[in-house]
Amino acid sequence: MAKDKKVEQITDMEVDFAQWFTDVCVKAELVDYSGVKGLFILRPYGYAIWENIQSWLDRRFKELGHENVSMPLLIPESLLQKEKDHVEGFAPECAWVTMGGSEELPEKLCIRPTSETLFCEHWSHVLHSWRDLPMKYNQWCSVLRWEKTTRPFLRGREFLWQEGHTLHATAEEAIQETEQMLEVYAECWEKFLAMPVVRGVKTEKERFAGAERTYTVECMMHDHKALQAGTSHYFGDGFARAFGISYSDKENKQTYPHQTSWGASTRIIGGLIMTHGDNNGLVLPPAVAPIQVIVVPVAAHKPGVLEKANELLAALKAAGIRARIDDSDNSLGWKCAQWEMKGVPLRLELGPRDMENGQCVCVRRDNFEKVPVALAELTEKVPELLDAVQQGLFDKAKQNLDSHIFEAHSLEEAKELQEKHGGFIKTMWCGGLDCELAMKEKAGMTSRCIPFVQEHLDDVCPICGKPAKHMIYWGVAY
RNA sequence: CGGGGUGUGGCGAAGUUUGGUAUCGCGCAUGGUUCGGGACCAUGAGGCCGCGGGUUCAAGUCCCGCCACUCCGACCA
Repeated sequence: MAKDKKVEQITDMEVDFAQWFTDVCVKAELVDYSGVKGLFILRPYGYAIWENIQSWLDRRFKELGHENVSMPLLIPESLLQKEKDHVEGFAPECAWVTMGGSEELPEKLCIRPTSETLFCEHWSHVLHSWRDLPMKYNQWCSVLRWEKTTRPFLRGREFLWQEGHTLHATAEEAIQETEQMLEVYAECWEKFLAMPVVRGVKTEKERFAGAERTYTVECMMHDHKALQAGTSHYFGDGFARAFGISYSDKENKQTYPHQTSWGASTRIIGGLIMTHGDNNGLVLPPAVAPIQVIVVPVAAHKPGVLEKANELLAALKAAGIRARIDDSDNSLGWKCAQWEMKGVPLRLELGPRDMENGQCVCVRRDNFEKVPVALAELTEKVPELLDAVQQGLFDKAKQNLDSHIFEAHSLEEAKELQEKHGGFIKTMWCGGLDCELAMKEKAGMTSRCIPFVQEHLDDVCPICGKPAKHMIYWGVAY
C-alpha cells in the first residue's frame, strides 16, 4: 500500500531509530515540548498511560503495606550535604533556588533530584521506638535533574516518578523489602506492560549514590540497547547514622534502623514504546492501553450502522472494556492509520455487510490479523482477543530478549558480538572495577547487572584472567 | 559541556548563495459530493520568518550574540 507520506509520517525504525522514537512520541500525541529544555508536557493520551501504570503500582504498594506521603519540593543545601556519597552523586545535576521574591535567600535550596534526605530528616524527628518500625512510605511526584542531553520519556530534566522509602529494624528485613519491591517492578513490567526483564544486582560502580546494594530490572529495546527499568536500593544504616535516625529497641538501646528506597519513572513509557512499537507507530499492551478497543463504523451514513456501532460500544463498556468510537467523518483509511499510530490494541470495524452477517471484524494491532466476531459473542471474544494481543506482545518481546543474549569468553569477542548484534553480552567477571572500566573503554559497554540466575561460563574473568566471581551482563544502555 | 545539523502560519518545506510586497503542500474552518485502508470540489481563516542587537533607504536573506530542538560523544533514571 503506497502511503501518503506527507504529513503524519513516522520515520522507519530501521532508517533512524532515534527519530522513529521521537516521531512516535509526538505523533501518537503522548508528549509535547515545553519552552524549557528537558521539561516535557505529558498530553492526555500520554498521561493516561502513566495513570494506568501508576494505579497498578499504587495498588500493589498499598497491598504490601506502604503509605503515600508528600514531601517538600525544596531541600536546603545543608541537608543535602549530610550524606557524603549521596551529595557527590547528585550535586552535579542539582538545580538551585537562590531568590525568594527579590531577596537573595540566606541558604540556597535544591529542587529535589530525589528525596532520601527529606525522608531522613523527617524520620529523625518522628522515629522513637521499635514499635514504630517498619515505616514504609511512598510518594508520587516529579523530580529535577539538570541533565545535559534530554529526550522525551528517556531523559527529561523533570520527570514523574514514584519513590518508596522504608525503615526496618533489621538488615535482613530491609534486604527482603528491597528484593520484594524489585519483584513488584518485574511483575508490573512483565504482566502489565508485557516487557520481559532481567533481574539482578548492580556493580559497585553502577550503584545508587549512598547505597550498599542496588537491584535492577533491565529490559531490552527493539534496537537491542538496554533500558534500566526500575531500581531498588538497600542502604544499610549509613543514612540513618548520617542523619541521626535512631530508636529505642526492645532492650531500650539506641539503635540505627536499616533503610531502603526504590523508584520507577515515566521512563518506562519510553521503554514501552521501544519494546512494542513498530513502523506504524505506538503499540500498547491492552492491560495498560487507555483505549483498548476503538470502534470504527464503516459507511456510517448507511441506515442503522452508527446506531449499531454505538450499541456495541455500550456493550463493551458495560463489560468493563475501555472502548471508544470514532464517528468522525474522516475516511476509513485515515481512521485506521490514526488509531494504529496511537497503538490501540484492537480495532472493531462494523459496516453494512457485517450487519447483514450479524458480525463485526476485529483487527489486532500486534499482527494486523482480521478476526470476524459474531455480534452475539462480542463481549466474550473481545476480552479473549485482548488477552491474545497482550500475550503476543510479551512473546515477541521475550523472543527479542532471549535471542539477543550472547556469551563471550574474551573482551575482543564481547566487543565483536556487541557491534554485530547488540543486546546483552554475558561473561564471567572478577568483580574488579578495572575490568569494568576496560569493558567501557574498549567495547563501549557498561555492566547492566549481575543476574540473579547465574551460569558458570569460565573459571576466570576473561578480561584480567583472575578467578571469576560472577556471571555478568554487559550492554549499551539508554 | 565538546562536535555536527536544524529553526519561515498547526505540521512539512521553498525562498537565504546574489537584500527589494511572505510562497507551496498538508492540516484547520464552512458548504457540498464521498465512504470496506491515509477521498474530492469550492470558499475561507491563519505568519513578532526562534530571540536580541547591528549594518542598510530597505533584512527571512548580511554581521554579532543568545535560545531551543535534534544527532554523536562525556554525565545520568
